[in-house]
Amino acid sequence: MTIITIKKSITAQRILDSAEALFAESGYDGVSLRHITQHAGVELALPNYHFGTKLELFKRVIERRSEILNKERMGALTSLENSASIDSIIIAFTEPVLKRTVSGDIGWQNYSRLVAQTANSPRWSREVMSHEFDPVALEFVRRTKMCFPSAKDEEIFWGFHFLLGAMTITFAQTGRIDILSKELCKTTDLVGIHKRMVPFLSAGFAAICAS
Amino acid sequence: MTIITIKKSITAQRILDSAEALFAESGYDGVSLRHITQHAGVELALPNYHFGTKLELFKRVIERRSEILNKERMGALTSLENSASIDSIIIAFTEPVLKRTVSGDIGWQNYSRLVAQTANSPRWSREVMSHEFDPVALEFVRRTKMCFPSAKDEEIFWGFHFLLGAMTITFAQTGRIDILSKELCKTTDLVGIHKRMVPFLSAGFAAICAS
DNA sequence: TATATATTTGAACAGGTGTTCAAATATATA
DNA sequence: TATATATTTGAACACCTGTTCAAATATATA
Repeated sequence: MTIITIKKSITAQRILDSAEALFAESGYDGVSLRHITQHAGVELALPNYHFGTKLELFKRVIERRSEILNKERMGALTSLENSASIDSIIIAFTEPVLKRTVSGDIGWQNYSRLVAQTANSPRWSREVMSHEFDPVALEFVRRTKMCFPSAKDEEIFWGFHFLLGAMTITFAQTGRIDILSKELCKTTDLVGIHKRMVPFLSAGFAAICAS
Repeated sequence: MTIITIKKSITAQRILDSAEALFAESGYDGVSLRHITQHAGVELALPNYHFGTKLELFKRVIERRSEILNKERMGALTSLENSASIDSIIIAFTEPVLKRTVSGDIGWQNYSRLVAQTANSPRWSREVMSHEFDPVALEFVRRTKMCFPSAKDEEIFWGFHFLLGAMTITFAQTGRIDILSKELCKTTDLVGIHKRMVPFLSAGFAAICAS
């Protein structure tokens, strides 16, 4: 019983890992099932056997790690004190993805890059991203409201929108800012970025949410 | 002479317009030349005649409007007074794209969405986006440095990075925030967004750049 | 009107696409 | 060991892909 589970997950996970890496690099339409199976070293028909269609495989790639991420984010947000600062709320939201991407795990790095470009695609942002990430996003908004009791909901949602943009472009790790800054800034220095991102976003929230 | 120029640009522009709309919806690999030519109502071989390969067509789509945008942005930035506030610098950078996207011109709306998803794609962000937009980005950084003379260059580049993320997700107009906020926020309400985005980002810059 | 140039047409090319399926093999259960 | 189930194989399916090109047509120049 355990053996077949392990055996099955070996092939299935190899496919998921390869799909994740290649989708992150070239997007859904830029990758074929033949690219994926060749990269994973398995037969062409196996993705269909384990996951169904290419679209179902793509969705499974996204949700595999979002389950882990959301569980931890939700836990961090709900265990905050009622008087939690906006800084700590932002950190509770960003820390789970930050620490995994920083850890050097290539799988999480690919996943972050994949989510980043998926979030800004009209084709996927509503169908896939909303479905995966909206519950925890609403919890973020709820906690932020407790920070700024006099702020209108509208302002907090827009604040979250800007936060999401900054986060997205950061974890996309495109390396563009490296070139622009003549290597003064490093896309891979996520800890250094986080140290600036939290105060930047906190001040932004305060500016539009304080009465 | 004028007649052939007009005649040529009619077909060429129809191809560019269709390519722009379809690339914005589904990305470079999600669109075929047959989709584009069918949408434009022209023969399959014509994109090759007017622009060369599919890749060259894509680059031409991006640069067609970036030329206009950059000229205006550069003008707005360089004509600022030396004592210009961070608010006015941000506005100088964002206004040219804002006003065109808001105007209702479907071409500019498609272009904004296309640029948004191109910016977060590893495949395009360095090769295409850097080439098109870095000169004006450096001018933005130069002006911002005059606002915060004691700030390190690094901080200003990171501020620009966060600004770019917020701008990108905004002009992507994916509609995700509409669903999340139960239609309290409208992706299409760019003027309302801009009213929040400028103070949000200004406060963010001040937070990390003030000594 | 005759000539040169610009543009459009329609078809073809070699190769890649997601998906399917019966047959073969491996693994688990009894 | 014999039987049932899970997985893998290798080939085939109909269709879509970017690119090319000689021939036809339209337009500009003299």
